[in-house]
Amino acid sequence: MTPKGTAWRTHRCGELRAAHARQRVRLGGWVHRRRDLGGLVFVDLRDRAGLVQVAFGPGWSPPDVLARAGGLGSETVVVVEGEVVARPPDMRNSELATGDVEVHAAQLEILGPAVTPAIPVARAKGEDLAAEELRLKYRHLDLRRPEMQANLMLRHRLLQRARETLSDLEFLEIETPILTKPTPEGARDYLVPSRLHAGEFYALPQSPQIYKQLLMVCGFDRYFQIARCFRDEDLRYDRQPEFTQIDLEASFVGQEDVLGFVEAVLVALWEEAGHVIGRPFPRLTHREAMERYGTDKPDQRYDLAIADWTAQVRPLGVPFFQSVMKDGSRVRGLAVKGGGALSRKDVDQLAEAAKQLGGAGLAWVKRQGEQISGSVGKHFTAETLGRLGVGDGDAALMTVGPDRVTSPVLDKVRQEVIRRLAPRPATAHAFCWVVEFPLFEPDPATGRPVFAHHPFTSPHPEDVAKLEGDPLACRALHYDAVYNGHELGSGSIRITDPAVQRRVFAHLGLTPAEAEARFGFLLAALAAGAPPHGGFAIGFDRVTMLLAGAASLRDVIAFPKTTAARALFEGAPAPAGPADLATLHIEVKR
RNA sequence: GGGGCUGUAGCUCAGCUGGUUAGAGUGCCGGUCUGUCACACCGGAGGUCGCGGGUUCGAGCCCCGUCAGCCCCGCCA
Repeated sequence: MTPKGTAWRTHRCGELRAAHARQRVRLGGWVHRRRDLGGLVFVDLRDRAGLVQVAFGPGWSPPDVLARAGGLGSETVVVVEGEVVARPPDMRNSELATGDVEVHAAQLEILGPAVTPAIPVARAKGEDLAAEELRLKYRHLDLRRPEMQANLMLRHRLLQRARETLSDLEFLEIETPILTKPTPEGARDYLVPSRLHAGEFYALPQSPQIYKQLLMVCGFDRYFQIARCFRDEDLRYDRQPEFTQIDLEASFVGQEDVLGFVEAVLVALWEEAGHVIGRPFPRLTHREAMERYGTDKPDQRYDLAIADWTAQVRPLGVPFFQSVMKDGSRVRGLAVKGGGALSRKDVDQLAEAAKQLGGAGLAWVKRQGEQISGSVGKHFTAETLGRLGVGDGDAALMTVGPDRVTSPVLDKVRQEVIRRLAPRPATAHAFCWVVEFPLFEPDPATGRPVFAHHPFTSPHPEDVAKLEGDPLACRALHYDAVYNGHELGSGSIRITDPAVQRRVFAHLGLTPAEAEARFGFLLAALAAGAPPHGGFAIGFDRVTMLLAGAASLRDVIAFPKTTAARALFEGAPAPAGPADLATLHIEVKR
């Protein structure tokens, strides 16, 4: 018996190799597929390690075993005992890791008969997956599929690697409460009614933010947690109502220290998935990111960057630009190498996408030899285009307006151009840091400055003076990790001066009394001797999704919610009975 | 909260301009078969066309509403 052997089995199905030949083994697993040739029966037996072919034949299987093997239904759990046999060369199956051997079964026990599965586990080549609704409803079957098993096994390895990496860096894993206190700002909280205190509620944590800061004040120095977080907001393919963060915080650190810790973790995670990543990651400021890519999470696998062409274009007197050019408006665009390959239909669809984002539309010029065409082509010469970096066979895509409008438009156009032209990426793994985020952003409705991050983020020390007079120009010690256009996580250096923290709460519109009621415990802690500290949170589900090549978070979470935040398998949420509600002092309005 | 796509056999899908008895593959059931590996072959069962209403001589198909899943916008400090 190998170390993996148990009361029921000696090996896992998927681990058998030519070296096991002539060994007597017992295997437990699920009937993946059966091929009944009459006198011979083949069963592909599956467990988490993979598939192995079990052969039943008159030469080695008693008649009753052979007969029962012919009647095995899909997904039945069986234990077989028999000899591992090397297959003759012409009977090997190179598509199977175990394909050089098969097990000649002498015994067969049916341990878990199975009804016909509602959705297939064994899928024919080229057969589509069952509808996602059904995969979620019959999750016990969907998770048996080798692809899902591989995703969750990768997730396990990544978790262990994160723990190991942070432990080696002397981070302490400390758990924080799940039943916690509602927060006044940010995402909607999931609330849990209190039985003992009528009308009072716990909240599930949106993140362990305040607790980890308290742990720094307590002197734990370096903390991490694989933390479950909850936010009651609408969902996307990459957003679940409960999700997992690799949460960390450290004391006596500056921004450089935190970025170093996070790089160490990310490099280790990517290595675990088989990718070699260089350090340090390149940096760009939030301002640069918005200028060159129109987004705070640029996909830097591709060189294509946004340029400001206002000065070059102004003298040309192009009506499309002229009409919109006023204070604060700029002409910005993309010089697309090989953009001549974009069809008229492509360009029209790009322009349509631009309009849907509220842009003025998209002006375009194509250069093909001496031929210059496009919506504003007649205003451009080859020489002008050359100065914009638009060569033979290239195209220029431009828009005009205030940055607030043109940045998202050009971000979208850039992504679409990349998708359509599918240029070879400069690198497969483009990590970067986006630093110097603004502390405030204008409220889209009122224009008033509102906090761009949580209210514990420290202002940039050079900008503290602007806090009152020019808040929108005030930078924060806040940073994001970005990978191939995905935000992997964010962090900041925190406020440790209770006076500064009170001023920030005042900015949020909290009166001193309200600030005291909601965050008094934090203010008290900060006043009790707080070390400088900062931290980060990595979106672990998203990292796993990207490393697994999965299409959505749902494929790397064992039991996820639908986009309507329902759990189809177990049927949550569900109504509560009148007795439960009474105990919780709750009356439900319908 | 708003927009889009999808919903037909257990599963994946087709179903023309509204027209007779709604099809295919797979799975399932029965049968033949000793080297298959998506086994092959023969036969069979299997349908609330998501749900409700409407238009029409007639609705899987058109209209209205609704439910569910997915994607997007808002939202996610």
